[in-house]
Amino acid sequence: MILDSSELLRNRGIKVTPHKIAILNIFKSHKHVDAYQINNSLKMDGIDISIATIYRVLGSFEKANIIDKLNFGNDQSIYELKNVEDHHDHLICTQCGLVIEFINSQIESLQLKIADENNFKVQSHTLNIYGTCAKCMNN
Amino acid sequence: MILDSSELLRNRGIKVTPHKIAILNIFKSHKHVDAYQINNSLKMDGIDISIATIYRVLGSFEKANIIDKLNFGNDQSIYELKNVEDHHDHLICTQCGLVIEFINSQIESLQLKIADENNFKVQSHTLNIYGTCAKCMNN
DNA sequence: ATATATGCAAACGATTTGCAACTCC
DNA sequence: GGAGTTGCAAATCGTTTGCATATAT
Repeated sequence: MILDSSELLRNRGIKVTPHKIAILNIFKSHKHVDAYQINNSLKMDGIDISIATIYRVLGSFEKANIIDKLNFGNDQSIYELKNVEDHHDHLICTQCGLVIEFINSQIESLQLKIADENNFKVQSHTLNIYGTCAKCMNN
Repeated sequence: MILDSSELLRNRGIKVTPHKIAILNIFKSHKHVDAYQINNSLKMDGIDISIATIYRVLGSFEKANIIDKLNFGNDQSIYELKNVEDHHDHLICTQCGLVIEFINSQIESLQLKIADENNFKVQSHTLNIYGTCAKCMNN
């Protein structure tokens, strides 16, 4: 069952506004974005939301478990929609910025085993593989 | 064979100065530190190096493959000595900041396999497992 | 002697915040 | 009507840089 954006927000106890819907909808076409990319993308649709508001909204979405904040090895935060069922990791092309998601259950269970051996209770994890994608390899 | 700090720097083509030696020596007692921790730690030893210089030196060490710059999910960079032979990953306690290093060759080879399946040439990777350490679990 | 290193203060980029005006229910 | 939202500008935090001075080889 797919929820529309306002329904999703309401379900998470977030007050619905046009700005928040616009920001949430960005993730339908952009899997991995930073705050300024959201700002620019909305501007191209004639929607101008101040960067302060974008950060505030992203913060509230993150707290409500709607999105995840990621870091791809540089100075800004990247956001992606959170999918409750799967945890995926990322291949990141350091030349063109391409991001490929992957899921690997063997790695997941090895991580749990390692954590267990260290008496460590896992909350989350991030696995980023940096390198060169096929396309950039031919340039 | 263990090199002393000045010898190591000279071997990497870095001009030796007391400041650089002091900063490099920090890593003998601190495995994972940020720039301000280095600054404070040196101050307690009566050595006052401007934060600008610390960043410049860390940058040159990183370029010379002496240290790695890491991110543990927050806004500042963490530095650790680079060990050429092993690549290790990190368990990070989100309560007390404890960092445990681990090496797992199965995960390493799974990563290579995944990259391969995506026609991706791996340069580096980071695997961070966030959670609660044994000590914090009992609090 | 010359290239490099350093400190200081100012500049920077990403993010956050105070405050007054506004909008949703 | 009142709580939550927004824009603006200023503040903040980590990090970098320009420049004049000091130091290593």
